[in-house]
Amino acid sequence: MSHTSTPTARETQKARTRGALLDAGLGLLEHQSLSSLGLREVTRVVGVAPAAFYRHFRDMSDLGVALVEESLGSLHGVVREILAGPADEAARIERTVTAIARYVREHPTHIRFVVRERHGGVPAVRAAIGAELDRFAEEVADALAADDVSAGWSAQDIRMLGELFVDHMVMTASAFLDATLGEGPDEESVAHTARRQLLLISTGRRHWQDG
Amino acid sequence: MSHTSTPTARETQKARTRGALLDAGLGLLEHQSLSSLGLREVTRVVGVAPAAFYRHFRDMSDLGVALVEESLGSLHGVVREILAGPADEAARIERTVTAIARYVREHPTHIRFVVRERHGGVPAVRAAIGAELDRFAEEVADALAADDVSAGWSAQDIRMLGELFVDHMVMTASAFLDATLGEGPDEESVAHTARRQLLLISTGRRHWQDG
DNA sequence: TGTACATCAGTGAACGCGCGTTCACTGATGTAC
DNA sequence: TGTACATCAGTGAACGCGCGTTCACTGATGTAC
Repeated sequence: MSHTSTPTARETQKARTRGALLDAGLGLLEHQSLSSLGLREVTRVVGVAPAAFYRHFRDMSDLGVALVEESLGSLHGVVREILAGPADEAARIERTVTAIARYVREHPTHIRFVVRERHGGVPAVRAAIGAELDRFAEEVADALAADDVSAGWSAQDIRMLGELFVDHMVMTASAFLDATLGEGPDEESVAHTARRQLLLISTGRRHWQDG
Repeated sequence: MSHTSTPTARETQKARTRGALLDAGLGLLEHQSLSSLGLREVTRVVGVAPAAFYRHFRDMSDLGVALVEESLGSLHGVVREILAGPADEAARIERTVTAIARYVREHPTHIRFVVRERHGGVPAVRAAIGAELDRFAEEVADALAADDVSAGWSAQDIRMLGELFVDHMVMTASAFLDATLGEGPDEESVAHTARRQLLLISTGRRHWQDG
């Protein structure tokens, strides 16, 4: 079976075209949203006939869902990287800000897509992003549960904390992206604000029992 | 001058049509984003000829900016209401969650529009929303600066705190909206999570100096 | 290795459709005297 | 109050255009023997 061993030349070529469609789509989404992106626009950039699109995706919403997997796959790496290092508060804050900054520098189109379509007009894409970010929140919550400061916390509160961190992460990535493009404050400001906000949340966490 | 005294019948009628176009647009934006909303769609709902649109707006982006003013005008009222009451921490948290819940119940289309277009594909609209939310953050920061717990805080950190609260407010409103539509957790869960998150941030704020 | 047949990614032409924009117009409303 | 003229919100027809989708096709690649 070619599907489980070495791909045939035909399969390789098909995958290449599919990848080109995804890349073209992501590129075009830098200045518009998915619901206004046209099938012909995408095929024109790739250099294939419009009808070729249907060999790879049912419609633009289908391509969008594939882009979610690609984009959040790369962000997932960032999450794992942040959680993997030492759990020391200050180190984790620094690692978070650094990793997000690098992620935005390396994958600006990914984060742009996610932020834009997270509340966008295409239901299937919105659902896919929401589900994946939920999984991130749980992963973060699981890691935080292991910290000493989490003693005495309810599972629900730890989960809430995970959501807060994930939301903050997406927000910060979006702010870094705006900075890159000259909109809003510069990168150093964004990094500074993000660090202070994470410190504020961490401080709240440390004193939670008193609340 | 009719523009500074009683409006003429003609002006009244024009304003009525303009309002109908805005209402129709907002209604249609419940299930799509601005960049894919058509001029003819809007005029069809209102029951006027497509060309009539140009008597009121240059294009859809122009209508979008008008919708930002309308939508964030109503949210501004919520911000003022929250800041106006007693500055006591617990009371303010409760007031915040209650006011946001009511706002979403009364203006679901407003918050949906703001959340969707905040990072959407129409630059002028994105800029208008960003500028207005910045103003909210400053207003909140000014109010927080007056609290006892803000003694010793830098202006920059207070500003950061204002942004955090405004972002949290928008996020919570969006979560309430999803709850209304049966997506994600129910209203009581959203309210509970929002309260705990605000408590966490407030706790961090109370112990800031230790950080 | 060679041959005959099957597969299927990509083609290119065609289609009907709804779009945004223009234009000269109409007729109700407003204004000047 | 009445008349003559100006204004202008909304009309409706027309336009050229690019869209998504369909279809029978081609020809390179894969498979069976």
